[in-house]
Amino acid sequence: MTRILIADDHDVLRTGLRALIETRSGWEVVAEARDGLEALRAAEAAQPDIVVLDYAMPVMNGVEVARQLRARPRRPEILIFTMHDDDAVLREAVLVGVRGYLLKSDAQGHLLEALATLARHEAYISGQVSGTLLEAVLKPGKLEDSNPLTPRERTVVQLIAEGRTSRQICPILKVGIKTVETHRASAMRKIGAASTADIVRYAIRHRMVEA
Amino acid sequence: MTRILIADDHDVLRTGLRALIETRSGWEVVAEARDGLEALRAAEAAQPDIVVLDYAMPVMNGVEVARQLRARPRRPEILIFTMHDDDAVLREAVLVGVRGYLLKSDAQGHLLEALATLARHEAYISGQVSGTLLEAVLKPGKLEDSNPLTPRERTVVQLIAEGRTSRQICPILKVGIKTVETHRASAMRKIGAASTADIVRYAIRHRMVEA
DNA sequence: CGGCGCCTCAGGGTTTCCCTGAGACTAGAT
DNA sequence: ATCTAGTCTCAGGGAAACCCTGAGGCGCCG
Repeated sequence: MTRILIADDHDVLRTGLRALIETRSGWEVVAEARDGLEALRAAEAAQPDIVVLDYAMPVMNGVEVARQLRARPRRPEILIFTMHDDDAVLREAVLVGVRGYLLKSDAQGHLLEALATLARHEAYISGQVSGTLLEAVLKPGKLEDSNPLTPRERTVVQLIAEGRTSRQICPILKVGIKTVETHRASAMRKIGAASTADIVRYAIRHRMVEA
Repeated sequence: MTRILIADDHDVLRTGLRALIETRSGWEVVAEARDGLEALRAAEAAQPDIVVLDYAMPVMNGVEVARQLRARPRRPEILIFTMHDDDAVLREAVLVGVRGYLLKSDAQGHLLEALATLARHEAYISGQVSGTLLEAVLKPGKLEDSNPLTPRERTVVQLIAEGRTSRQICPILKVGIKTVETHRASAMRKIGAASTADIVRYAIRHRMVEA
């Protein structure tokens, strides 16, 4: 039996996950937790093989729990289970040794696959995560930098998020419009943005501008 | 049998809700939807008595769906099902005639109670909501809908804020790209937006999407 | 019935996007 | 001292998006 711990603050979601997992034999949900601290204690008591951690939990977020679990003698595999396709969270998670990353929107289809992969101690990353980011995250050892943008790129991103076009930005920075466009494009590549709207949401999430 | 429609973009959560509801006899989940537009179509086809709407759905948020359902001949009771205790959302919901408001953290304990209350056509509001707002909201005053956009414009704005271009939006709404561009332009004029970024910030401020 | 608002779409000029490539400058490593 | 890596700067150019104007159809309401 593969022993699983589920940590999520929403009862209904835990119920759904448990139901999904227990459709297969060989899998057993041995404990549940509704916040980060509970998850740590439950992991201590139940010694699960795999821990499914919601990212946005009260008290302690999923990645923080993962960080603490890392130090334990019998370290379980960890699946971070999150609402948003957020590169910063994925980055952070990979940095603390998490091998599983699943979007909630992807759960029904791929949870069992993810768990099976983790049971073999292989990495599972949700398919909907932007490919460029994944490459950037899985390949280079340059992960310490949680903010992937250069200073200039950050400035441009912020100006874009404030509602300015490249043509309006270039006189502010006293550079050519092509320069602004390059910074914009490379920033988009790094943060996995495919549109101006993605840039704006990124900037708001990172408190570079207010909504 | 009381017929229920569940709309939420997370499969696992729908599974959990369905499992919870079907523990009781007399309740039947007749349809599911994973975004706002699907919810509208499913409501048309399945004619449910109660519609459970996640607030933060793609394409069209829960309150927006409620607004459109209001105009239907056989209008179902609506339960808005949301993550956050947000006065603005509740206010908006009540304004469009929603009588049920349940926090996700409260679901396991009170979902059935909420559904039963709605089945009697009475209002159910989750416990943690501030009383003053409730009062202000439950007695019909001059709480006006301050949102100047038409339903179609709101949908387009949300889709834009989710990162989609006009070309990607038009097949979703099954209209020509010129139509989408017109809605986009008139929405921008109404809300005073001069760029895509302004649209996105507007959408986030009005909780049409999350950052 | 006659407006009025909403949804739908076309034409078309302008702008922006976004990819590729490339030179210069700095800093750190070999 | 040379090399490497990263950043900032900019150009060209095709594709796409933007945004304005105009306009027909539909439902609703006075």
